[in-house]
Amino acid sequence: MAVDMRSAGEADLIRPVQRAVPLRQAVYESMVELVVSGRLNPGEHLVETDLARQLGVSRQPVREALHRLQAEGWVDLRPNQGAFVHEPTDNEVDQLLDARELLEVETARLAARSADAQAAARLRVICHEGEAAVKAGDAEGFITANNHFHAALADVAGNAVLAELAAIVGRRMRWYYRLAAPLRGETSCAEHLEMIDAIAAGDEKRAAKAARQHTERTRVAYHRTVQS
Amino acid sequence: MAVDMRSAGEADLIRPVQRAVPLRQAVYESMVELVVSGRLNPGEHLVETDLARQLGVSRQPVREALHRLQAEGWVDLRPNQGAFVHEPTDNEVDQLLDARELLEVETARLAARSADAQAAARLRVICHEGEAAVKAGDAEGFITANNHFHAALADVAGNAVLAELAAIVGRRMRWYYRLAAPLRGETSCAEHLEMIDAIAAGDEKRAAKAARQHTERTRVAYHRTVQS
DNA sequence: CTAGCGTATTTTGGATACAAAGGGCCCTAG
DNA sequence: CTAGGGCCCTTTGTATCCAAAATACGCTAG
Repeated sequence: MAVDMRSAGEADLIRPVQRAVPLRQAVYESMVELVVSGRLNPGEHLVETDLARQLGVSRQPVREALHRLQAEGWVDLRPNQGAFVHEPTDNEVDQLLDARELLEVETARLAARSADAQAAARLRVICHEGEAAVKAGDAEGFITANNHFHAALADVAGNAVLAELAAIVGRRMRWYYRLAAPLRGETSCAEHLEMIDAIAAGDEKRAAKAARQHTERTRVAYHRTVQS
Repeated sequence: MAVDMRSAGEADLIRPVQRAVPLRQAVYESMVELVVSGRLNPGEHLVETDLARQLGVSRQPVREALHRLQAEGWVDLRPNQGAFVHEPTDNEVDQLLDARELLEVETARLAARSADAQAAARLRVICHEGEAAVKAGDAEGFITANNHFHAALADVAGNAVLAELAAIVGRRMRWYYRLAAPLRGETSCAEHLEMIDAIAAGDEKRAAKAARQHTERTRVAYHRTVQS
């Protein structure tokens, strides 16, 4: 959370202090942070009034943020009962990974089809940002870069719908990423680079295979993590 | 739209007239209807105040409905400018069909894997409902049954994430369905039955092939429709 | 002592009121 | 006549307020 939004609108500089994002956006981000960081426990009942007071805003933006959070699977909204932090299950992460594999393999294939040196270069840059975050021990930064990479990949593939579906899955994965990802940041980046090489070469089969392997290894890493 | 929501809470029977759904749900459904039916034109600017007045509710439920509509791709929400009815493109329908094919084929495969006579029977019932709607010339009923079928299929497959992604794609497809679906209701049902048979037999390959064909024929039908 | 009902409190759902940002229009100056 | 600037109006974003629903607790009767 960190930011106290009450001060966001107050002028301490000459220029008219434009608050770039709407409040509900800030609230949304804060709440994702709260959930992902584990400060809100799964199953916990989120009371709008309390959240509003804690964040220093009215209930209105909180409500809108909660609706968005529901749409993205962070919370479950029960009519007349309010929001409950979503309780992730082992089953769910496997299903997410299945979906991710399906989307990712296809995306990689499409990306390879429209092979483009410039696009590959862009992907490499993002990939290296992830590596840098790993080296700096910045887990959150790595996850961000990771999502960036997958989004950029979808962009290269040129299918906005696939990109969006991948983004939905990706957002939900964040929850689990926090468990497994930090452990394999470096290998993950290496796998991304292999995908990029295949795509740059326009080799659909190799790209698909690399994507499949990448997802599969993520799955293995996750299961190893939760076991221990 | 048809329903005037103001009267929804009034008692005309002895039992306490429970309004089953929240207002925002009703507003959401009305607005989907308005968009799909073409009474709201693509690109049109939706003013919250006007919608609220026309539907006989306050701005609050309208706002929440608009947010949900955005999440589902019906409208585009520009900050500080409000909602605009999404403008569909030919490209987009192809991307949707690509995504649908990907999801549907995998779903059919999974469903076949967990073959189950009871599940197949359930699917057949839904399928026949669709046929009945076609025979009655009820286009909207067919589309509903159609979505029902795909949802049930995803349910049989046992992957809730895939089911949800398929539902997202399905909702967006509704827009285009209205153009193409009525023309091929009967053949569509026949294709569904072929999928069901394959699934009941536990034949993954045949189920996948049937799903692929089904999507492909939908695509052809759509393109034929928009050309003319 | 237990089960069932009724009430009271809590919390959400919806409405209204207010502030701020954006866009369009008119007016003026070059 | 055209380009630039400023004002006004429209529309969204946020806050507060009221009503309705759900749950939890306590009381009473069997």
